[in-house]
Amino acid sequence: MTVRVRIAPSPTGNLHIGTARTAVFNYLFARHNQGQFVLRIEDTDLERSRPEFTENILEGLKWLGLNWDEGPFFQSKRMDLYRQKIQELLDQGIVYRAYDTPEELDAMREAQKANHEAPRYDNRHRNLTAEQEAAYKTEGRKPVIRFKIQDDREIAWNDLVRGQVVWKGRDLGGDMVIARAAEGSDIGQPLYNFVVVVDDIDMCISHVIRGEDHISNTPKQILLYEALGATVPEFGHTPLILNQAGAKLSKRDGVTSIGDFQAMGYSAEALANYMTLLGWSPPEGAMEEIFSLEQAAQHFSFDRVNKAGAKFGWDKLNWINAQYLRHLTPSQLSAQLVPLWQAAGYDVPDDSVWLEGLCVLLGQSLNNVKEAPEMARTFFVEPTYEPEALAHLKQAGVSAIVLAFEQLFQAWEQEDLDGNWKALGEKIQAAINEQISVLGVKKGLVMKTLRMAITGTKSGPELVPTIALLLKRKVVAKRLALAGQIANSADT
RNA sequence: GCCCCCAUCGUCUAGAGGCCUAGGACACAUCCCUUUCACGGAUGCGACACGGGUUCGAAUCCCGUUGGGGGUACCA
Repeated sequence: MTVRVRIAPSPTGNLHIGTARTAVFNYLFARHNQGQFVLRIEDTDLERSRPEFTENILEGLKWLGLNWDEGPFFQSKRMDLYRQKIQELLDQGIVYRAYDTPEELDAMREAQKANHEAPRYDNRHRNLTAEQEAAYKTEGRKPVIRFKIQDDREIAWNDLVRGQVVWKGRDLGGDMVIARAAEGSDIGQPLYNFVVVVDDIDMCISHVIRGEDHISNTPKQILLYEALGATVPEFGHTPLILNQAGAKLSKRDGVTSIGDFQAMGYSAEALANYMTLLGWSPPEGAMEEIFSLEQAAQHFSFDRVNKAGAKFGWDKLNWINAQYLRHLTPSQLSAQLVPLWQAAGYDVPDDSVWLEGLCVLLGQSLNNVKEAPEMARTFFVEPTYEPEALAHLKQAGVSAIVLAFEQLFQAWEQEDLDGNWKALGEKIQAAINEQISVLGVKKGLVMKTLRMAITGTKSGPELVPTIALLLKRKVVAKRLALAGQIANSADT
């Protein structure tokens, strides 16, 4: 059997992480089975659907690497098909027109509620006589189309993640509306539960994989498959992504759209990796927790998809993101960081060797690319001295250290500093060791002094490579001279 | 209210009756590495919701309780 799955987002908001995770599972399942992954935009609700959301959804899926094989198909362009199918069902007497007003339906539900009954349509218009219908029509009532659901029907399916699920017809809320109200004998706007089934049949979808929040739609849709004379596909209802309180993650929980994560500096690979881990786990021993979509696809199956919902958590996402950053080559990292540095207004030299050297240095402690501008500040901008640095520089004996290194590095900066980073680093280290014995001071004091004098701060990346990088830019002597002035100002 | 689903460390999870003194990852703590902050390494803390069965044996199977979630539209 050919596997064909689909992701069917509704463009009533930006691409949500829940939708994206459903897309991930669909994608992985399709790839694992050499099947097709179809994208369908469910924009039947004209009032709530917006083109910019469609755009956002498409962009987000592409960014995550969830490339679809067919589509996007737009339901708004397929209305004729849906109406034709409804007409067929109308002709067969499987669906019918119901003339209830919203007020009548409200009143009915209120009464049921008061009676501690489940709100449901009581099918009161299922068997209207021609006279009754005519009377409602002359009254000017606009009918909806309802699909007959027998109370005594039992609907069961073998869910890909949940196993056997059984539903009773009477718990489905009565005959279901499949098209909105419309004038006289027109067919109004077709509704979700109906169009989904028509499309999934038309697009030959073999496995319907969606969030658990759709589970109660499934029995209704199975009935529709039967009514339309189609084969019922497999269904798999994945667990939901939950917020910290354990409820379904919604827009109100802050950052939930894929574009937000992108803007926060997360990499697509890391986010996809994290989403995959929310509800699925690789077979034991198959691979570590860091993996690509392609690797996950090799091992993916619904046997290993959890039933319980998973709470979204930043800690692990941050960790995964950092892992990806650490696995980047210097040139890959450079390609990501340079634009950010330029955007921060830094004067970035056109020197790939230097830039990659900087990336190697910063990459080991970078958890998110957004940290790069601040972390790299001292390599592009003259330092401002922190109070602690000022206090340190003004200590007795510090100025001698600063002066010694100023003279030393000034000489170096006159020369060519060719050779690799390792050699330069060793040269710096040797010079530091020599000065320690010449000046007769402790190593800690020298290192601390150099860091504060050259960068103005007490913490930062490894000092020796930092000096090496800055020597290449010929700013070390200058900075030491400035620090020397600060140190001397204390003596007078 | 009614219907449905779910239940292992704080979080994500492994676990398909004996391999479980319940494994891993994140987070947290301590130590090591280190001039610093990180990174990395090591160690530690830490869970089978509860109650009944079934069985020689249950985290695993059954029932109930509790708790949580989803749904209950002329939205998707």
